[in-house]
Amino acid sequence: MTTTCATGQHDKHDVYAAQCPCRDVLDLLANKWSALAIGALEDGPRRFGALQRHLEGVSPKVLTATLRRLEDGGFVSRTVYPAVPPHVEYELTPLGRGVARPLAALRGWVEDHLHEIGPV
Amino acid sequence: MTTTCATGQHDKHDVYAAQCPCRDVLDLLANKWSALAIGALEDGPRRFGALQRHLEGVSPKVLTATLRRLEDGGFVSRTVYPAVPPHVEYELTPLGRGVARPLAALRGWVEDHLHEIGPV
DNA sequence: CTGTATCCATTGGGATACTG
DNA sequence: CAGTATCCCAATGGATACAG
Repeated sequence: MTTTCATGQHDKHDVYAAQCPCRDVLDLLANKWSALAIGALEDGPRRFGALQRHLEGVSPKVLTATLRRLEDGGFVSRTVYPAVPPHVEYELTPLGRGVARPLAALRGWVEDHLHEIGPV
Repeated sequence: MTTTCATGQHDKHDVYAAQCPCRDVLDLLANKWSALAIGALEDGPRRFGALQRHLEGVSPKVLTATLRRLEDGGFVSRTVYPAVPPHVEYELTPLGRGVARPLAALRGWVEDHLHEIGPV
């Protein structure tokens, strides 16, 4: 069965194809907050509050939305520890650890070359 | 002069710092259209129309805005060849070729692992 | 051919306030 | 603590149409 990029499965995928689902994935990952959130989880599980502090300036609403989308994509897992006060931990899945590398490379490149970059 | 991340210059930069200018740079690059546009220029200069066709589905307005921001950041150069009809070529600068690598890695990762990723 | 010019819909995202 | 609930705005982005 020669599946197309649009229908997904095992063919070649192409981010340049308008209807390829990988477009949506790229859109999810190639995003400031996602890139930062995934990076913040590289060293192990973190709680919501810790993430919010680490991603300076992110509002709870936006952080929640970001984490939910990453969870839906299978990049992040969310674990609730029944306790009071509530205790929730976010952690990278194996998939998340996989994509963390190219994202770390991108973040690193930006930090390393900022001095060569004009005012954006 | 011990410059801070906010004022830029030669200190350590941190994408996790709210006021660090590299946040804006990350925002510019960690973006679907930017990532695609830079990738489309990896193999050499391209004209506006060629880019528009290659980045399936992008409107001229959005493509122009994307290219302008990349030009401002110093990632892309824009060359006008005086002729009729107009002839304009976009090309990666050395800086653009530098960032093209982490971006290509990200695009490649998405294409390679799409089958493991849940519906986004 | 290479863009602007418009118009418009969506929404990402910021600020707070508040609740289980 | 970990969000949700609102409110609201600026901006992204899509679709055409049109101009130099």
